[in-house]
Amino acid sequence: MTTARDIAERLNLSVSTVGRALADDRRISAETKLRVNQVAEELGYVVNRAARMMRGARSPVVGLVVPDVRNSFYSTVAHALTETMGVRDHQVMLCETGDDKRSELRQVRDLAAAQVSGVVIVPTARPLPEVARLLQPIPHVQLLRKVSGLGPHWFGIDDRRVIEMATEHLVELGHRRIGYIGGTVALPTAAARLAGFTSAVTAAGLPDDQPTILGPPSSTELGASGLHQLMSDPNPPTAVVSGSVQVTRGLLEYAHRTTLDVPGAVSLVGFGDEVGFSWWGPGLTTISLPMHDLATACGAWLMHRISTSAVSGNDANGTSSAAPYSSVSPGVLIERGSTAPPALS
Amino acid sequence: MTTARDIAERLNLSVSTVGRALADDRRISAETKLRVNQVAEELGYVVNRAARMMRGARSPVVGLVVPDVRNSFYSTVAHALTETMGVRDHQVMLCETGDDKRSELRQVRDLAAAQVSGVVIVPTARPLPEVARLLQPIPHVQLLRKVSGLGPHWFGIDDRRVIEMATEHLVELGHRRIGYIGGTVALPTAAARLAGFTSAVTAAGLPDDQPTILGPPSSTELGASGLHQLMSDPNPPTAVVSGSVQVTRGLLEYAHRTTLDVPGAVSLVGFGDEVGFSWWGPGLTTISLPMHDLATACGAWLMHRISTSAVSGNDANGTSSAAPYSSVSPGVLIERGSTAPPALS
DNA sequence: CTGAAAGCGCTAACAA
DNA sequence: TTGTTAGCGCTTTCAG
Repeated sequence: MTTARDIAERLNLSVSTVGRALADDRRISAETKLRVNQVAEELGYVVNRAARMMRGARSPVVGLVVPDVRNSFYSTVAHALTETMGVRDHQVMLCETGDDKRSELRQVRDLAAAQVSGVVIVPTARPLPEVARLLQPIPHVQLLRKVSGLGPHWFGIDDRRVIEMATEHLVELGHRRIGYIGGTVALPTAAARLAGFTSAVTAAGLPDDQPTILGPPSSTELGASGLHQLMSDPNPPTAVVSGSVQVTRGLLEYAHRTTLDVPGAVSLVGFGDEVGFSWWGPGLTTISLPMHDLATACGAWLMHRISTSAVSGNDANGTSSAAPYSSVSPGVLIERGSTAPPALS
Repeated sequence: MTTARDIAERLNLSVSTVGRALADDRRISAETKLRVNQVAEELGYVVNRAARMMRGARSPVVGLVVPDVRNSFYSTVAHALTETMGVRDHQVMLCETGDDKRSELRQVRDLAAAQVSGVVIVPTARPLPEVARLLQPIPHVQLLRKVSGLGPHWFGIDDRRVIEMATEHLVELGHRRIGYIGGTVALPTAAARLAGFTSAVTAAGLPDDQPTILGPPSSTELGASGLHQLMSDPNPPTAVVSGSVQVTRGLLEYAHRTTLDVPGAVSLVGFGDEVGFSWWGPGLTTISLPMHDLATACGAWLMHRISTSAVSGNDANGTSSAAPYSSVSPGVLIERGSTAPPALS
């Protein structure tokens, strides 16, 4: 690797002159700048970021911590974030937790060691305390999921309202027995979604023994087995609401495989609007979420926070902070063919 | 940020002792190690990677350069790579080019500045020469696409064979007029796929005026407009082969929107096996590709190369290299309902 | 078993 | 306009 020193020696200059020329410092003559840049080009000089950081420069990288980037929610987020960071000359370090808290700790520790200047994290249900300690001095924001202990900043969707909308839609169609399949309440988002379901059921004056099936949120297995279980019930629901993308996928696979009559035998409302949901069977009625915009806003906010916190420093009690900020994005119900009034019994 | 010096002062030790204790050097007494680790824990010490790199340590990060991580091929790759790197305590820097060569240069430059120890790249059709110069001293592999100038190492699929298989399948069903929609030949992969199509057509003794439509490879638009164009032809094909995932998506959307009779009016063979392809209409006959395995193998090879190149250094002519390595993975044809013998005319 | 000192590449304060 | 010097945090000789 060629260094500034190499350039300096080639031109009989001092390293600092070279450094300044490269930084386009006004004190350096135009001619010197030209020669320096020429030689730099010629030798293929690239600044050493590590050295620059040793001098106190902020790292131009932010960490993105997600459960699994294959999940299209998170790949959309990854895209939007790299995009947002790119225009600000920043890079994104991609970290996957697999929803495992030990792995999450490893990732965050590595990000801390890399001195990243910010972190966007979709946390596990209950992050280890050390994660909070590591993150504390780094500007960070939670995305989608929000757990206590990881700082007050959060960008997410209105989980509760979104499932409420889905359920209300079914109620309006005349359904009185509605199933819900979603994640266990360990995750705050899953809890909010279930609450939305319950709330809509109660508001509609329906019996409160509506069948709900909760399980590991990010497995398509739950969707398939859940739907199977619901439909095998002596008193099966006439409609089912899905509480996660993966569950929705499982639902669709199962219904397709068993050639379940949708919406004849049962109406289905999905979660998220993935490619293919529109062409599934009669078209899937589903909740569409503005993931790209959400992540973009989140990235922009983080960048803003990074630049301001660099100037103003930390507050009185020593913890770097800012006014707690949360942003809640709404979802939209897309009506397609998978929902209809219940069959007459 | 607490440094090793902070720990040293707290314990009235020298920085070097602390450093050694942290590195579990055998010359340090067990008791000192214990005390050091205790204080380190207490102060939340995290090593400064920049400082370590200044001392010559290799960076534990590899760059991944892809056109767009929302494309499920690439998100699968991103996942497999972070996974592979994770077990070796490495991290992945995610870079998107949007298939733009200027952006590609920016990304690679940033990776070089970060002193990443390796790069996996899905290059643009014709990378700028400087990209090659920057990459030259860094162990790197091309993935999927292979262009000349970026080093001889490549992990990809047998693009030619894969489309050949798709076409042969249609020939066997009795089709004699087959359309192909794929990327322009600027991309070597796209050229190979088209060659596979032509080769199968020729081998089957079909007329060589089979309709082919080429365009920007990563737009669903091409799939939709291409299929429309083919079906509007006075002499339309009885089957269509798709040459990319995005084209396939476009095909499916168009066929669904226009309620095209598949396979009655036309048989369809897709590219890639995305979620949802199985439940599209009668089920999509398609080429399934082992992206996860491919990326895993690619990552493992790169790691191996990184560790060996660190030891053996560069070869005689100063360019770091290794025996040119390429790995070609095969695809598998998944037969579902979207292909059938042509209707009798 | 532990300490002192040098140096990685860069930038910024201080000199000239 | 350019040069000299110091120092960021760590590892690694070389001395005790």
